[in-house]
Amino acid sequence: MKTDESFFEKVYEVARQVPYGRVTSYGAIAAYLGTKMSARMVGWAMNKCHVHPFPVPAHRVVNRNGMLTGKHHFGGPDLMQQLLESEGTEVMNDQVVNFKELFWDPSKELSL
DNA sequence: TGATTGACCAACT
DNA sequence: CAGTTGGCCAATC
Repeated sequence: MKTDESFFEKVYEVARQVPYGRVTSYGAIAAYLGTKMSARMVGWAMNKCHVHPFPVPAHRVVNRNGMLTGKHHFGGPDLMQQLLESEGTEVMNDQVVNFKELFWDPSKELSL
């Protein structure tokens, strides 16, 4: 009980702040939350995102290469790509096109 | 309680 | 240049 302050709660909160048609990386969220956070923790938290009552736009969170590494965890190997394309984000070869332009860094946007 | 894993990242060989 | 290893910290077995 009383574990709603878990670290992934923060991860989901940041992920939820990602604008439409934008993407971010695990490391960016980790860096925004703090040095005690590592990219693995973010990815691990995303794995448990299904336990949340609200939909976490985990499809907007990719690795630092812009590659859809966790697409298999969406319930389908192509579901993540479909979601991104549905938002206007181009995805090619399991990789976000123009990732550099679509990259949304919370430590820059939120902390600004 | 100890060992393993995890949707990563970066460096080393 | 590509494959392997270490490290990060927390949760699960």
